[in-house]
Amino acid sequence: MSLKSQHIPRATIQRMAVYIQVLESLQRDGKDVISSELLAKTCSVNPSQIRKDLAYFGEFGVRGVGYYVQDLITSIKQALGVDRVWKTAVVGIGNLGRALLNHREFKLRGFHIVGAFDCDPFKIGEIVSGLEVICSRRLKEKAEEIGIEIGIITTPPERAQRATNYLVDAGVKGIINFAPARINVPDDVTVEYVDFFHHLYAVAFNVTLNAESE
Amino acid sequence: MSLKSQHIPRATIQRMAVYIQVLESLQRDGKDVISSELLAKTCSVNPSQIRKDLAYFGEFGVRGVGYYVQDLITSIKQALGVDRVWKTAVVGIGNLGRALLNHREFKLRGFHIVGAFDCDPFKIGEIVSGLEVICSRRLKEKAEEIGIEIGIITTPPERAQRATNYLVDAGVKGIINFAPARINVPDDVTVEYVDFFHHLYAVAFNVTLNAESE
DNA sequence: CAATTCATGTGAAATTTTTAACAAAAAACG
DNA sequence: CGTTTTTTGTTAAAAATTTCACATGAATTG
Ligand SMILES: NC(=O)c1ccc[n+]([C@@H]2O[C@H](COP(=O)([O-])OP(=O)(O)OC[C@H]3O[C@@H](n4cnc5c(N)ncnc54)[C@H](O)[C@@H]3O)[C@@H](O)[C@H]2O)c1
Ligand SMILES: NC(=O)c1ccc[n+]([C@@H]2O[C@H](COP(=O)([O-])OP(=O)(O)OC[C@H]3O[C@@H](n4cnc5c(N)ncnc54)[C@H](O)[C@@H]3O)[C@@H](O)[C@H]2O)c1
Repeated sequence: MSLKSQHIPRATIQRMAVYIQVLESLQRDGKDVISSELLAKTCSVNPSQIRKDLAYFGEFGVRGVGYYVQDLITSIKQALGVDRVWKTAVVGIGNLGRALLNHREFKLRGFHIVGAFDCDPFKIGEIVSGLEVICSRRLKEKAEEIGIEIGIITTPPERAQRATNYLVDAGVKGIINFAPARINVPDDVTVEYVDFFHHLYAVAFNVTLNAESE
Repeated sequence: MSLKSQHIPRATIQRMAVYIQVLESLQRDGKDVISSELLAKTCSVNPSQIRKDLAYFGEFGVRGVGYYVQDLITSIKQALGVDRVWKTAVVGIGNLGRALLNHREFKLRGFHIVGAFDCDPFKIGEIVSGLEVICSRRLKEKAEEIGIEIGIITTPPERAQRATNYLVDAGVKGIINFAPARINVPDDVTVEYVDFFHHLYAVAFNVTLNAESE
């Protein structure tokens, strides 16, 4: 039906990202067509799940055939809104912030880093990966000039809320927070938290569980 | 009831990691006691959710009072099995692998990196963060010597499966995969995938959605 | 020390998400 | 060109998860 304004589960969005990843692998391997059954096996999900997930956005397959890999990648990226350039900015130019600025994959995937902000006077003015580090207090002013859509926070945790405030104040509606701290934002701002210790905890728990049950 | 061998939702485990993060923040701020209501607000979940999650593992609160922050941190870490040292190894000593080896937070959280493996003859023998880089073909042999419990894969995606095979062969039961590729493992091996582009996609999608609906 | 307040732990209800089942449509085949 | 095969899109059923509601137990107060 693909009617808009229907609620799409968060889990669906997460799986869509996995589908892109797997489809791009398939494409590199020269595969043209894939069935929901095979795609499902690779993603470790149920085939119905995939068809259901895709149905939220439209009809992308051909009955009796499957999905054309290239077309499906394009369709999913369009559905997610990642078929265009997103202007992003990094706040907190320390170890991690620098690593992200130097990571070329961002540009490759349409996330162009157009701003680098820090509060440390020794860092302000420095050129990192072709970008001048700007004082984070000037974020709003700069945002009006360059247009920031997504903010990436890589400050220490106790500074994450302040960085958030700068971003929100500048009208940024999407935030990725690498600092291990929860942040408060207005309802119309989206936050995603990235913390790989969460994954380590999950693995440790599962390994413990499996070890006990045998 | 806290009876063992009851299935615990994956989502619960993910939230437990968030609870630890927030509780540690509260502890740094000198807070001794917290109610499920306040903790819930900080974590952006329902208070019942927290009580239910914790109930899978035991009774950690005091009625009419709340939870003692320090005790709850200890209890959750124990419940997850992260109150001990986990011996981990990194496979693929490139940019990311090196960054992880140099990240002191791992040791701080009980994840001790005891092995560094790569297949590149130019890297083998090099000392990175006090560890000698070993040939990945010798992983099994080395694992028997040092005891590896968790493997971290930071190879290019097309090599992730090979790295996985070495780890599985060496008896490793938990894997964190930073390479953007799905990997196949036996049933008794747990895999967690880390890919921050998934988070960027999710934010881009939500920002698009919110922008449309206004 | 009874009464009151407070916040947990928990069983039942509501909601959401996943899985199964199948009709519909496209291609392949004789 | 009808028949068979294949695999999607979709509706219905099943399962899982979340939320509600409240009884229970601990502390506090008068
Ligand atoms: N280094 C890693 O590999 C890694 C991995 C995962 C998560 N993290 C998290 O990412 C964050 C950054 O880590 P790091 O190693 O880069 O730390 P860092 O100390 O090297 O960098 C932090 C930077 O943030 C800047 N900063 C502080 N307050 C600021 C503010 N209000 N506005 C703008 N900039 C501000 C500091 O000047 C500094 O340059 C931390 O929260 C850390 O826990 C780091
Ligand atoms: N660099 C980042 O910031 C970053 C961030 C997120 C994800 N990643 C992902 O992490 C992976 C590594 O990234 P990188 O930038 O460190 O790449 P890199 O090329 O610098 O490092 C890859 C390393 O893996 C080694 N390797 C290859 N095959 C191997 C095998 N079979 N066994 C053992 N070692 C092997 C290579 O010799 C090399 O040293 C990639 O899949 C990348 O997509 C990187």
